Amino acid sequence: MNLIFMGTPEFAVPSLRKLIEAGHTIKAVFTQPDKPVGRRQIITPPPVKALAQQHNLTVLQPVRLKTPETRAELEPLLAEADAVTVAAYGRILPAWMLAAPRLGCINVHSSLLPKYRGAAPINWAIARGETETGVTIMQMDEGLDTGPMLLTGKLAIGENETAPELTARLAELGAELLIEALAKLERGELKPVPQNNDEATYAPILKREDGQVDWSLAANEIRNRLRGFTPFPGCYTFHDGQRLEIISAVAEASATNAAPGTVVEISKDSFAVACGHSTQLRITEAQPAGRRVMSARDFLNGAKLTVGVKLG
RNA sequence: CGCGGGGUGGAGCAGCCUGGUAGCUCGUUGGGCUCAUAACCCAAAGGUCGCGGGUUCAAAUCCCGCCCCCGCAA
Repeated sequence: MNLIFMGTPEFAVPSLRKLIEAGHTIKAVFTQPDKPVGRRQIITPPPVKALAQQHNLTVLQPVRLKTPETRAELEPLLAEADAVTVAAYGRILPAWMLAAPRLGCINVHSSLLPKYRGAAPINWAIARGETETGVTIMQMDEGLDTGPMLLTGKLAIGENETAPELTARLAELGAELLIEALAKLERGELKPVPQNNDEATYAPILKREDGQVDWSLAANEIRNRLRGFTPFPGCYTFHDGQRLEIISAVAEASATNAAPGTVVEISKDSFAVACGHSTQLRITEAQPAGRRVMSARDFLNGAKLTVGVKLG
C-alpha cells in the first residue's frame, strides 16, 4: 500500500520498520522537529527520523499542522496515500488530515482502549498496578484516542517490569498488529468497534512533580509508580534538604506505626521507610542530588542516616 | 556562557571558610573468639587528595586555567 507514517519516539520505531519490511511504500515520514536534549542541550533528531533516513525516506517535521499554509502544502500528499499510520506522533491531527487518505488514519495506541487514553498510557498502567495491558489499533477521529477500535492485543505486565521494558514489548506487538490491521482493512475484513466512553480513563503526560513520593500511599503503590515512572520522572524525596532519587526498592508489610516518611529500619544493605496502610518501602538503590546512582549500602556509609529521620 | 552540587586509599563520605603529622563508615588481607557466621575483637596493606600553573618557609586547604561526573531547568 501507499502509506504515510507519523511517529516520533522509540515506541514508533518497530512500527515503521515492520511497514518497510512488509513491502509497503512509505511516501513520507512525519516526525517532531529535532529538539535540544540533555544538559548540553544538544539538538537531537527523534528516533523515527534516524530510521527513516537510513531508508532514504522523505522526512517532514512541520512545526504547526493547523495552519492554512500547511494544509495547502500537505493535503495533496495525504490524499495520495491509501492510509496514514500513526504511532506516538505527539500531535493532534486536524480534521482535514483525518479525512484525506482513502482508508483514513490508523493509530497504534499502547493501551487497551478505552482505558488509558492520552499521552502516557504505558507509564500509568504500571503505576496504577495493572497486571495486564496491550495495544489497540484504532481508526482515528477528532477526539483524543476516542476513535473506533480495529484490533486489540493483550500483554501481561511483569511484576517487576519497568516502563522502558514494557514499552519495548508493546512496540513490537503494536507493529505486528498494525501490519495485520492494514492487510485486513484492505480486504474489508475489519469491523470498527466503537469505544464505550463510560469506561474511559486517562493517562495524562507525566510531569516532574509526578515523581515526588507521597509516603502516605501504600508501599506497593509507591513501588508501582517507581516502575512506571522509570526513567522519567522517576521517584524522589528529600533528605536533609537535598533531593534523593529512589532508584530501586521493594514493598513490605510493617509492624511500626511511625509517621509516613520516617526511616524505621537500617540494615547493612538497605533501609526501610514507613508508608501508609501499615507498609514500608525498603530502599536498595538511591541517588543523592549531585551524586551518581549508588547502592543503599554505599549511601548509608556516607550519609550517616539514622532511624527516626523523616524523609520528604 | 541557563542555575547548582561534586571529583580525597577499592566503595560512599568528612577535612577546605580559620594553610602546617590523611580522618569516618565499609570493603580487602592476616590473626583471634565461637558449635558456627555475612556477627564480634585485634592487626595490616592500600592515597600523585582530577590535571596544569601561581602565591607561600609550607597547599587537599588560598588564586587562575582546563578535564570529567551528577542534580535542576529545558
